[in-house]
Amino acid sequence: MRQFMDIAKALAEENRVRILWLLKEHELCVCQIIEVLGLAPSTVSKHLAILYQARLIDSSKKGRWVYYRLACQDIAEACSACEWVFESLAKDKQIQADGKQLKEVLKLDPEELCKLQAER
Amino acid sequence: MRQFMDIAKALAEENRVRILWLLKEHELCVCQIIEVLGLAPSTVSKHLAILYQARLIDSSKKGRWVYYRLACQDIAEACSACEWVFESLAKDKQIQADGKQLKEVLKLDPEELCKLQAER
DNA sequence: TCAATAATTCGATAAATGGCGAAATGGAAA
DNA sequence: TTTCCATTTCGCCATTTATCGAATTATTGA
Repeated sequence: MRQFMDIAKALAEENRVRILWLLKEHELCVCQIIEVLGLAPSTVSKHLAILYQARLIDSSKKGRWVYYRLACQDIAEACSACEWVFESLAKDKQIQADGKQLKEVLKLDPEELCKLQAER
Repeated sequence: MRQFMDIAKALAEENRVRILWLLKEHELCVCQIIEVLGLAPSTVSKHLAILYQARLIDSSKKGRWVYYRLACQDIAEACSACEWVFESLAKDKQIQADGKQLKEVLKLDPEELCKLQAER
């Protein structure tokens, strides 16, 4: 029950669900997720920590950047949860808009992106 | 997204997930659910309202009693959500204990059960 | 009609949650 | 080593949420 409730609570927030979708096809670093969601870095970091503790996502540090990805490959519970989410929101407007914006974000190096973000 | 988030939030509370399980096999009145969960009537009523607004359950009034049941038959979103929940928690201790207690509760008429509850 | 009662709504309260900015952390580059 | 900087942690605030008991609603049975 504990494991399930951690996942259910993690999914009970729109921005976290959007993050899962962003990670569906690509491993992403935090600054890329920040760019799409438009939230403060500390906020995004907190959401990522919650998804991580629920074992829905995994991370690895590469230099100064931390990359996140779905934990579907390794964790059965994450797999069935993501299946439900992805199946339920495949046609959602917000999710589609996020997908488009992600495409733009992916055209830049994380390096460049971070510089842009620093200027604001 | 709205519909999905309503469902996800509804599932993000253990007592509400337990209620869904109780309704898996049986239509139940509020006093029966109260008996298994051990919460105040007003609390259970609120949980039921949240599940109802998420369109996970449906209700019908029969005399003084209100009966609740899963909305799986009618609502596709409820169906896939319940599938996920039921698949994920099939072997859960709490859920199994609830099942046993429900069996006991079902031996009494709701009428009798309500009288017992009134004495406390 | 009136009393009883199953369930809901209301009002209050304590705890959890989501958000931000500032400070801390830890790896890279100078 | 020192500085830079992507990310995280911390501290705070506003909002939401779970819970209860009291009051209300709606239906039955006297």
